[in-house]
Amino acid sequence: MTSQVNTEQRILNAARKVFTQKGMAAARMQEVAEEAGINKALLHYYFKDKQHLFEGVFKESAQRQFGCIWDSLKQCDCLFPAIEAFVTAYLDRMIEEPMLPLFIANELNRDAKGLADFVDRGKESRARFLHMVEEARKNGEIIDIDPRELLVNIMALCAHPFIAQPMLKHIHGISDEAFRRMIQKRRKSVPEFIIRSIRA
Amino acid sequence: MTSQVNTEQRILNAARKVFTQKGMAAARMQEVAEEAGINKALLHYYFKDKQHLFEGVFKESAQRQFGCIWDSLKQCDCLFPAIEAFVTAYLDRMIEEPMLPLFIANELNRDAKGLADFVDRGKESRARFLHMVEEARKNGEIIDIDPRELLVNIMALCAHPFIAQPMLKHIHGISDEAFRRMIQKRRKSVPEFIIRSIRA
DNA sequence: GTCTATATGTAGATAGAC
DNA sequence: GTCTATCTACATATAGAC
Repeated sequence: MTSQVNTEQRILNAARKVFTQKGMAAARMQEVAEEAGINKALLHYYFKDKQHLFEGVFKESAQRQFGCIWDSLKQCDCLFPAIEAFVTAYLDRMIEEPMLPLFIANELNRDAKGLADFVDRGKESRARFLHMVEEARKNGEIIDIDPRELLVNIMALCAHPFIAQPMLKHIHGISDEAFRRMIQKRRKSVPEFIIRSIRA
Repeated sequence: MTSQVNTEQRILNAARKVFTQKGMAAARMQEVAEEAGINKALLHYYFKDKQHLFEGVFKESAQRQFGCIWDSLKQCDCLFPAIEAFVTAYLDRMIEEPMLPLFIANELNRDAKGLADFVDRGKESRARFLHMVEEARKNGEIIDIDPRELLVNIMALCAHPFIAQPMLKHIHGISDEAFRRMIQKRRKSVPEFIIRSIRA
């Protein structure tokens, strides 16, 4: 009863680090324990088994993170500012946790069970966004484009640099620091890129 | 000496299927064997261990596939047709092997050793493409944009739908067949999207 | 709550017959 | 070349002392 809250949080942080780096299958409970400064047995005291630990991480990390991103749309009424807000929110979050997009893509692919909860988290915001696109199209502000396709394109431009990070670093021969600068530039350039392509 | 060539190829095909679906860590030799219609021992007869089998798949599948994509640029002298050729080649290849982008992103992230060979495969074509962008910019055909950033955007728009496939299917509630139709549409819409955003 | 020690399961790899 | 049977290693998970 002394520090169980801290310990649980330390475990979650450690597990998040190891899971996102190695993925569920390659992650080792031993490594999580070491990272958290405890031993394996204690992991099982706090989390029944690996699957439960994984779900704890997934809920805490992925769900909360992406919730904030979708929430960034709530204050926006116009489409173009909404796109800017969404992109910057996305990139700012991901720069804190660069392995998250790949991790999530992987685990959603591996096991669709946790998908429903996770995806539904931003449901209303997503619907609102699609509706804004539809309106902008009717008003003649943007060209004729499928709203869902636009959303796919936006998420692609945000997420892919993180997913392809090792390839990019090697191709362009850049360091971690240079990668961060590139992402910083994209906070401006990606919204510009998108808006140029849809503006009527 | 009877059918060893066929068997080796059957193993590679089976391994490619299992590895791309499950990823290296979660893939099971047992499952590869069953998929190939043989037993585990025979896998080790043809491929010393799991790592060697993996490298066989990676070389055959990933390297050859992406080679063709980069080669699609070779016949093009102008930027816009080059973009169209690259995007259609990319999507046409990936529709045959939808799990490949996620698989490659994963394994490059997990183990950077195989990266050098793989990435260098399209080196000249990539350099040529970047040069074409540079020229188009000087000629005032396109806006002022970092060629490498443009390339990142193009690859993002091509690869990401496949990487986020499970999420997209759930969000939009679409089937495998509808997903394929969406990709078909993107063969036209993605080049348009890109060209609209960079045309001067 | 935290530890050491151990049990259990499973996957990769080998030996050896055919 | 292909199989059956087995060995070895290791990761998850549990038992039980403190």
